[in-house]
Amino acid sequence: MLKKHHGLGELELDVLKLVWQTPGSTVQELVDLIAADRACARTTVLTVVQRLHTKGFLTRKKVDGVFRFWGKEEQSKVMTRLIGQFVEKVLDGSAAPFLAYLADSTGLTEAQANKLRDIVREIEKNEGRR
Amino acid sequence: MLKKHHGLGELELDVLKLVWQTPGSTVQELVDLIAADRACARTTVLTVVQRLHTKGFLTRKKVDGVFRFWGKEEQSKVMTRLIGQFVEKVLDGSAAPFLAYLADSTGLTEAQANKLRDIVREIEKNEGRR
DNA sequence: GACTTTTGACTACGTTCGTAGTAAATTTAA
DNA sequence: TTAAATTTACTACGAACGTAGTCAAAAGTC
Repeated sequence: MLKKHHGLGELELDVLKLVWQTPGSTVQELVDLIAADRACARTTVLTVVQRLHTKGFLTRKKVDGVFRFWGKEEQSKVMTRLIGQFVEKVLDGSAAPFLAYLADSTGLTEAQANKLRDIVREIEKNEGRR
Repeated sequence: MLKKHHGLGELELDVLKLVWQTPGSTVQELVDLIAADRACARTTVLTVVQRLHTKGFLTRKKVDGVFRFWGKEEQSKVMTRLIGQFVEKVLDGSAAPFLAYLADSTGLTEAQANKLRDIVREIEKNEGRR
């Protein structure tokens, strides 16, 4: 339920991920891929792809009369930027809330959670003099 | 540059944080507080506060003819939810990229970063059978 | 009590994004 | 080559959010 913290909408991000997964896809291929997850019209995907292209997230090239798309930057780079922006804008640059989240979230062993809690304490000490 | 992934806009989140910082604030007090960071009209803050109230993030009470506002949930609870949504929607449910980012980002000591990297490796092993 | 200031409700506009229709261009098939 | 199908461009609309004006109610002042 969060908004505008990186310039990518939800559908835009989903489509971008698909392009990373399947570089050189055509719009039609992306439509088919996304149809597996959510129902949306072909033109919707097309519009989103065009917007991603306009925003500079995608590169395209016409092959046999049809556009094929590639991510302009590699996924890890974009994701790192998104995470950084999230940490900055939502968490105010502090890692502690995220680690606290991890320590509390399921899927961690007690040992892992304890390790994390230790690190949280250390970090909070450091961030005290931020 | 990210958008809509939690139902809170940037200004909304900023105002919400101020209310957490200064529980029982009036709109005027919030206007003064936010003026330190960004220039925006009184009515802008008012509108955002009203929206936050409508959305159920804020509680209010009229004291001496003036509304005072409190966060409905405690900050850590909301933040945890925001982080969870970010991990879910942006990172596809995997915390590992986030940890990797933190381990690489500045502000951590080498020892802390190493500890984190250890935990990342363990978590990634677990997530392998997701 | 009339005037000024403060406060809050209501309305509105621009932008971004999800959504999608329609039409134009291009490719393919008959 | 002419019709059918595919692909792309253009346009549009609603919701959410940042932004802010107007106006009325309420409180304080002289």
